[in-house]
Amino acid sequence: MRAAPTILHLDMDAFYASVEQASKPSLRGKAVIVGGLGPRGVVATASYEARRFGVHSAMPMAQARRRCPNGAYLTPRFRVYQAVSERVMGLLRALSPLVEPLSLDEAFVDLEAGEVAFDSAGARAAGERLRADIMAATGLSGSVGLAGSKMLAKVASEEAKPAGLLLIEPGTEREHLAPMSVRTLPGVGPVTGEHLRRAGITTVGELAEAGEDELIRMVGRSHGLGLYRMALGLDDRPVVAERDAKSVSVEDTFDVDLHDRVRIRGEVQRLADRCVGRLRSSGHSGRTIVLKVRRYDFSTLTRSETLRGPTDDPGVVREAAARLLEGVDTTGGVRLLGVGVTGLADYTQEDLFAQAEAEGAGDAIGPPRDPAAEDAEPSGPGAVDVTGITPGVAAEPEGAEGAVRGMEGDGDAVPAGAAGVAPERLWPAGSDVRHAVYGPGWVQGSGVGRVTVRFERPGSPPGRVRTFRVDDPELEPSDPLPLVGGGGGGGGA
DNA sequence: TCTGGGGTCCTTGGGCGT
DNA sequence: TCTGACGCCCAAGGACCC
Repeated sequence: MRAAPTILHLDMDAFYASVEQASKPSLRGKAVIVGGLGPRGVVATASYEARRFGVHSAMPMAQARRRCPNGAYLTPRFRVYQAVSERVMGLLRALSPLVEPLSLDEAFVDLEAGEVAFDSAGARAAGERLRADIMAATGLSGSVGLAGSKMLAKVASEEAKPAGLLLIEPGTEREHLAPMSVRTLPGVGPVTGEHLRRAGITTVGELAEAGEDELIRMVGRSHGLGLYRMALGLDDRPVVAERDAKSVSVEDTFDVDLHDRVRIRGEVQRLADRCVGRLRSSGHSGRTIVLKVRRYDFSTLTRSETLRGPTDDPGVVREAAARLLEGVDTTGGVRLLGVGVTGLADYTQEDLFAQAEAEGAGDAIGPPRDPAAEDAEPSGPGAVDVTGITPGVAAEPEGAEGAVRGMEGDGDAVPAGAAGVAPERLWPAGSDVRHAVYGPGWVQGSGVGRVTVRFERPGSPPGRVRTFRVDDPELEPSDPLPLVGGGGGGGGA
């Protein structure tokens, strides 16, 4: 805990949904929900307009649709969010060398290390400037929390939402926190929250009064100590710029439970390959292979195997995953499969041998890993793919016009992702397209052989909607456009 | 009503070498 | 040779976060 509130926490407001509203003028001021659109999808982000209907993150998509039937439902476009995020992180790094990203839309900044603020006035000025710079560069709003520790800066930005700034003066931490719900504290989720509630503890003040020993007794030593310190406003964790990844994993939830053992084996192999693709592109190898299985009843089990040395060989990971699967009973069906690798190392065992040999020959430098070859393979059913093109997710007509409905049908829409159907072009809701005549636009919905496109761009007024056949040769997927001006506001990645 | 994907960290319990 | 304490590694599960 430091004497001046010079730790800044930035939290972009409803990030994915805000990016979509900035990209698509017709959605501004409307309820926008971004997430998986498949039958088992959940909400990733809801715009503030959608939140008024009770829609929130992690809510099953089906429930969101019931609460907000007229919202715009879009699949995530991670490449765009990534590009916008990089722009924002660049602004943070201009403030200080000590920037700790927590996710695409959140980060801590140590303002003192950047010598931009040493007291409350300086910190507040830096925070306001940052918010203005982010708005100018991306057209998006972020909320800023300032305090003498990471935990309090995060609490402050949460309180400042949306589009605000809050500074907690050192010395006022305990009184500030006391009336707040224990759920405000990072690390207190539904389970711990309920645990504490049953013990009569609902506020941070009550947590502090309970005392260290009592909390340790209730939730265990590590967690109890941490909770007590947080309740007192104590947190001396530094802002850490570089964090090494500890594991890499991929998983798919299937639209329908898998029963066929052969199919399950095949999916595990596919996941193993994708996982290795990720592992390699991050420049890592790993020693422990983990198989994750979520069964029909949502019970989840993991099986792991530790190898003699680290590997990034797809064959080795595939075989290990297959061995682990053999020990798992899948009768009844599985809804999710995952493959992960932990115990990461920078080099494989083979590299070490190669390095030893090279050193013997007078070359002391180990071979660099090839950072290329991110998994280009399409994701499985229900998976969200970074390209935004999501096989297996049926995009459907959305929005007020419902332009697709009422047209003569081509029979029922083919169930997306069904095995053995002729490859039909898929138009995920929200994805970017370009028409030879009408220019750039985005998919508002598709189905019954038709795709509805709204032609507008970030700087334009709300555009018009037109409907085409899904196989219209003049219509094709395209790269996203920059959010602000022509200059790299975030598109184009 | 039905629960994503990618992570981190902690706890518990067993095996094993010293 | 047997036994207990200790520390470490590994496996599995669970809570939590965005």
